[in-house]
Amino acid sequence: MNIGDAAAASGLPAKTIRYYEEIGLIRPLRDTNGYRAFRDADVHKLAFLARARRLGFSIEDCRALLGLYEDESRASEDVKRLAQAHLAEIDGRIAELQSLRGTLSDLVSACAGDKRPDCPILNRLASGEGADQGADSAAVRSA
Amino acid sequence: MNIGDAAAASGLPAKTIRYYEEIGLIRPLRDTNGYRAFRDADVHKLAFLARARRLGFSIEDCRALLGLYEDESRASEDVKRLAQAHLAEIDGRIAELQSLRGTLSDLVSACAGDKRPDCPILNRLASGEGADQGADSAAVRSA
DNA sequence: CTTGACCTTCCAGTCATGGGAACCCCCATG
DNA sequence: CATGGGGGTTCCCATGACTGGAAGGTCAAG
Repeated sequence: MNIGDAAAASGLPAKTIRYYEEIGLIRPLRDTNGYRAFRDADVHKLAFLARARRLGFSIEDCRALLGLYEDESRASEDVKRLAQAHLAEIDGRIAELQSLRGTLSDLVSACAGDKRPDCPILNRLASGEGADQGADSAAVRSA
Repeated sequence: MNIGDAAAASGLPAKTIRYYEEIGLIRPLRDTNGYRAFRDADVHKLAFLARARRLGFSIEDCRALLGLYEDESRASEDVKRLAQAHLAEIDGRIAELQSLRGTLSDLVSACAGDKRPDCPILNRLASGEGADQGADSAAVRSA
C-alpha cells in the first residue's frame, strides 16, 4: 500500500503521514523502489492518530496513547489520566475564551457602530479602564 | 526612554517590542548610540497593542485597530465590524472546544481507570465507533 | 580598569503541518 | 520506443507571534 492509499484510508494528508514517520510515530516499510509500504497495522495506527488529533490531543499525547494502545499490559488508569489532563486543559481554554467573549461582547454592544468616530472599544484599548484583570490569553492564542 | 523602561511601562517584553518594530507596528526614534528612544506616544501605542492582544486580536487586527485609533475621522462601525468578526471567531472556537469536551468527558467517565488494560478511550480511538454513547453527558458538560 | 547591567543585531527554534521545487518511477497509449 | 501523466521521493521555506541565545557595543559605578 502506497502513501496515497494510506492517506485515503486513514484520512490524513500524505504530507502529515511523512511527518509522522519523521518524528517516529510510525515506521512503514520501504519497497525496493524507495516507496513507503504501509501494512494494515500502519494504516490502523494512522487512523488512531487521526482520531486522537481530532480530539485535540497533542502529538506527544498521541505518542503516549499509541504506546499504551500497543502495550497489552497497560493499565486503563494511565490512559484515563492522560485524557483527564487533556480535558482539564480544554476546560481552561474554554474558560479563557468565555472570559474574553464576555469582555468583547460588552464592548461590541457599547459601540454605536455608526459613522461617528467616538468608539468605546478604542477608548478601552487606549486607556485600559474597566479591564478584566483575568486571563493571560496565551493559551487562547495557541488554540 | 530606553526599551527596558518602555517594556516596564507597557507590560510587553522587550523582545516583543523589537518584534513589533520589525513588523512596522511602531517606529521609535533612535539615540545617537543606536538605542531605541521611546516617546510617550510610542509607549501609549505599546500599551494599546498589549491590551488588544490580551483580548485575543491577531497582530493584523491590532494593526488595523491602531490605524483606526489614530485616524481622527474613523467611523465606529469599522471598529465594531472588526470586533464582531473577532467575537464570531471566538464563538466558533468555543463551540469546537465544547464539542471536543463533550466527547472526551464521555470517554473519560466510561473508563474504569484501574490496573486492567481494557479501556473505552483506546477502543474508541482504535475503532472510531460509538461517537455519542453515554446518555448522561449533559450533566458533565454543564459542569 | 573592570564589572555588570543595559542595549544592539542576527540566527535558530517553537507546533503541526502546507506549499512547492526538483527529481524518480511506473503504466498506458500513440 | 517515446511520451505523458499521475504517482512517489527528498529538501527547503513559510506560517503566528513570539522566545532564547550568541556575539558584541555602551554606559555608570566602584
